[in-house]
Amino acid sequence: MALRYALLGLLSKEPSTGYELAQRFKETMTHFWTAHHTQIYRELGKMEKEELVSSKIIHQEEYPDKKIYSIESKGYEDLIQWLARDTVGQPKLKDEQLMRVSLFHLISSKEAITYLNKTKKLHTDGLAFMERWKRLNFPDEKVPKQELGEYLTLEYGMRYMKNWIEWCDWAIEVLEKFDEE
Amino acid sequence: MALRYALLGLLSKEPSTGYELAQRFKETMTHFWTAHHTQIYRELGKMEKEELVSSKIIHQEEYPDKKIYSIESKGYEDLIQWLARDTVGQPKLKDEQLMRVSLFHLISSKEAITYLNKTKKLHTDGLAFMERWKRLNFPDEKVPKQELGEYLTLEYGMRYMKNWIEWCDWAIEVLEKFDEE
DNA sequence: AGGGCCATGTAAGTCGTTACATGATTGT
DNA sequence: ACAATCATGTAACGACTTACATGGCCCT
Repeated sequence: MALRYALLGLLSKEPSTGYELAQRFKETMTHFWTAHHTQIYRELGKMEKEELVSSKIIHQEEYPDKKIYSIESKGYEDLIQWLARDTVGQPKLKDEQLMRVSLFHLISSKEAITYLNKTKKLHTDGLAFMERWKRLNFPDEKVPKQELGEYLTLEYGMRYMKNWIEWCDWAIEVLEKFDEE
Repeated sequence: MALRYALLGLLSKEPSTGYELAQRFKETMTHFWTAHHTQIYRELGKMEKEELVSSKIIHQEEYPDKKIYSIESKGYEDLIQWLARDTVGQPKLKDEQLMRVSLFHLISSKEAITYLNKTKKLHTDGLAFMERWKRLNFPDEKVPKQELGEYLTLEYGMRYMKNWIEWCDWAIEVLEKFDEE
């Protein structure tokens, strides 16, 4: 159900097409969620049937037609209710890279270090992307209420990446020492 | 496919029943993965059909019968192959708590702070659990090769939790300042 | 008396991924 | 020439969750 509320949350700021939502998703939510465009279109269709959102088709000459979705009062109420219901459960992680790390007893330290360096690079890239985004969107650290959530989660994302990178350095050191013995 | 390799990884250390695997999973992998017992039983069944694992039924008088699974050579080969294939992709997060944080523009700062304190508690509990586990399993920081992956991922888990807690404190401060204006 | 541990699973439903399909325009 | 952007979707499959089912033992 989280995807549904992510979409309603985005639509609470402004009406968008499915395509635009997929983009906004990528820009503002990669720090804590991912979704394919196929999933987004499906969920929008379902929500329209349930009358949480409505759509209008816009004719375009040069480009394909587009379908702009808007949030309806019922959708807004659902969203607020979901936020209020405190079903805050234990944090659940899913990290395939760490899955591989947990199997390091099966490979050599050298291979393990190579692997860690690769994932470190990916997290460094991720951090760079977020820092660029922050410079563009919050240059003077001034945050309007509308963007409060984005500001807070973006900071989380950056800390998450830094934490990974630091852990990687630590793990590589451990492996190097391990090899000496 | 990751669950499959998690199970093969656990079985590479010692044969276990589905029930035991679910427990070992909870103890040693909560830091980066979760799985329900129903999922584990199903995956074991599939792997048995594909001859990656084999099982033996043990009769018990007082307790229900149990089915002990062991890894087969084909399963071991698959596991090593998966580890070697470097399909290391961009890190993908899914965090429902942050999903709610991203919607903070819809509620009051007071409600937001209450929410953050609740999730902070959960992460503090998580950290305490991991620290206890570390004291029990790695009391003198001595790590046999067999437990290398567990040691590295456990450290990651603890850093992850600390990072969350620190971010929470930061976010609460931001919200308090936000309210004053 | 009620909950937790032991131990295994089925069934139904939702969520997520991958492959396929269409087709014009703009940039390298 | 080729890839990317705009724009929308269907179909099939795989992963994950939730509810249900069984049944005895042990502890408080």
